[in-house]
Amino acid sequence: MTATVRAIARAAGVSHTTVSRVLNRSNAVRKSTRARVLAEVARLDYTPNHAARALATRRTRTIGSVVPSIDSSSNAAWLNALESTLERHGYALIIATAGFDQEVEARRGLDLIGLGAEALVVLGLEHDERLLRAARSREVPIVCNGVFDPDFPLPTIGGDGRSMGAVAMHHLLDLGHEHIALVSGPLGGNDRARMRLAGALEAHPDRSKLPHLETSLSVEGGVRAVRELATMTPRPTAMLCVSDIPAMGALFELPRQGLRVPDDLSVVGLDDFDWAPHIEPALTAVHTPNDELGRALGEAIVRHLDEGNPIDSIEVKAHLEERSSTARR
Amino acid sequence: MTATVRAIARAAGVSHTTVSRVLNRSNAVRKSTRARVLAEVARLDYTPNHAARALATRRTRTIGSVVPSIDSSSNAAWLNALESTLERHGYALIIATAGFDQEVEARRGLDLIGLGAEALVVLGLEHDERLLRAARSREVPIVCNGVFDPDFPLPTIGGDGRSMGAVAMHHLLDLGHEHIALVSGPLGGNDRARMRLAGALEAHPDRSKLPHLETSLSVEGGVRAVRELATMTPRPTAMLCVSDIPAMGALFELPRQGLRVPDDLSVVGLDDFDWAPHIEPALTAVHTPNDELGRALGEAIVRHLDEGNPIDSIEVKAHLEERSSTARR
DNA sequence: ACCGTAGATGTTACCGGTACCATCTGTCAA
DNA sequence: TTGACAGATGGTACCGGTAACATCTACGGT
Repeated sequence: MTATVRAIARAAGVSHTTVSRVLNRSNAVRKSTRARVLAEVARLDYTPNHAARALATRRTRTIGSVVPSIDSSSNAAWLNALESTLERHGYALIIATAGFDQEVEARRGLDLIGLGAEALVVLGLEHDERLLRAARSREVPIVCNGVFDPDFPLPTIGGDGRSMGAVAMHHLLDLGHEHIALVSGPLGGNDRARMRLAGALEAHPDRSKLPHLETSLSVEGGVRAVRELATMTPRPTAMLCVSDIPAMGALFELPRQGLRVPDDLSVVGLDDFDWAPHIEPALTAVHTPNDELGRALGEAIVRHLDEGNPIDSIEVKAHLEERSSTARR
Repeated sequence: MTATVRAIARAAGVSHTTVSRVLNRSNAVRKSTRARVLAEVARLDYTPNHAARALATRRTRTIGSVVPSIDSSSNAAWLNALESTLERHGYALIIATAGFDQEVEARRGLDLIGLGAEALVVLGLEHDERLLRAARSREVPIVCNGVFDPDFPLPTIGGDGRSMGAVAMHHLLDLGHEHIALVSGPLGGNDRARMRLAGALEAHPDRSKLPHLETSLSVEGGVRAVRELATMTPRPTAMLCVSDIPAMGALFELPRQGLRVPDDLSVVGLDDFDWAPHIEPALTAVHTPNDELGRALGEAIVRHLDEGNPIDSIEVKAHLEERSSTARR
């Protein structure tokens, strides 16, 4: 049996309301009374019952997030920053995973709303209508993370995938490359990957020179992509990886296929994970500041819930980190 | 205003108790009544209020976990598996981060208990006494993840760090290495790293031949460790990295220092992340099955909460994956 | 001395579920 | 026909907080 406000009240010889006042820093309590109450709180090892408080205040101070998987460098990074930002403001984060299945995402999002999430963070722009409706009717704001589109009906926070893809492509074009292989993970259910890819495609004057290798979003996927690429004629002179992860695999596998980077083939990635400057050769990549993203996300949500500020779309600028994996053709 | 059981009841012309019965699958409800209630539930878009239910049942169906950071390959992997396992059984996961500060860990753990966590997952064996006391008095089980010690007073689930370190060391000894650099991240607040290191140390007959390089737990840390190692005389003939992460940096930096792997220097890692078989040269590593670990963890907790089974310590066996980064001296 | 008022504290109701017990109805055996 | 009993449903209290309002006290101004 854990202590309750009423138990504390009895022990301190006051009413349970006074205990509640003390705990909520209301200043309308005499100093001596407050001290007596706090002493009992400590002695009885009291912790407020969150459920009861949530029921009474209609506030859970809980934020929900549905992601395909926690186990992916980019998600883990911003989730981490999001969690610590929220924590600083007294909010907790509940994470649910849904793979790349929109149907599952909707179910898990509804679960989170049922759990009392006061805001929902999801990835990308495409979401099940049922989830959107439920959130709207309950006035639970939904924030789309990892994308930027100020015209979208929901707030979006992130880098604009299209322009990221375009920046990478322009870099390769500037270096004189024409025939460029685009490498991505599975596009189904992943509109962010599709947007990055589209941005790259649109930036090139001739799409017929852009073979697309759809592989798995893993290091091994990059390895497989290179094996496929090695058989192509004419062989592309550059690879644009829509995520850094397969780019890592590519950098490992290219020399094994007798292809030197960047002499025979340039490689550019999107994300710029921490290993990118250290790998051999150092990977040229479009940097996404995931930490900053998680922080901005958390702060926008907190400002909305605590101060009523609307959540505006925020563009987190991505920029090219030019390193040694790309060279003039 | 969202719908409540009483609103449904009024609409369906029954008592709120009957609605509750329908929602909880109690079969003591006439078919026609149940149908009428369910129709109203759907029409009014009803979702149970989790806080109210938690208050009444004294069950939150929520599990808490305190980790140093979500953003680390190994944590993200088991957290991911843990979340999906819990979800399958109708439990939610709340993650809190605490860096490597035991004091912060305790505070965050207490927060989670206050939030109603029915069980707590923490990393390693060393924890603040206040947290342990609070959990004990509230009968919230604590599971120590990433370690195995059947004699420890709390259940532990994971690979035995000492034996992992020992396995890696024996492998190097078997290959004829004597002078071996041990590379780790910061040991403060990280008893798991200390155990792995201790296991390696104990397995070697002569500790004076085991210089210890304490660097940061990052790819860059591995790079720095190699730069330091390159200046040592006599130069070690092998590196044992207590985590794969700095091992990655080491494999990148060694050739830049003119050291060939494994000809001039063997490298072995602990963790065996997904890129290990693909990096050049493929990394010999002691494999920790993080997915399996998260699953086992989740299932043990669920079995305890749902069926009252005690949570026993589980050893998740680690084994050596011998690849190309190690060779006979 | 009296009143108004601010400050401190108490009383009661309510948030939205579930649990327990009471009540009502219909069926079947005696 | 009556009573026992099971099945269906309703009424009320309770979980542990907070909110709104009521009450009591002390003090300052006139």
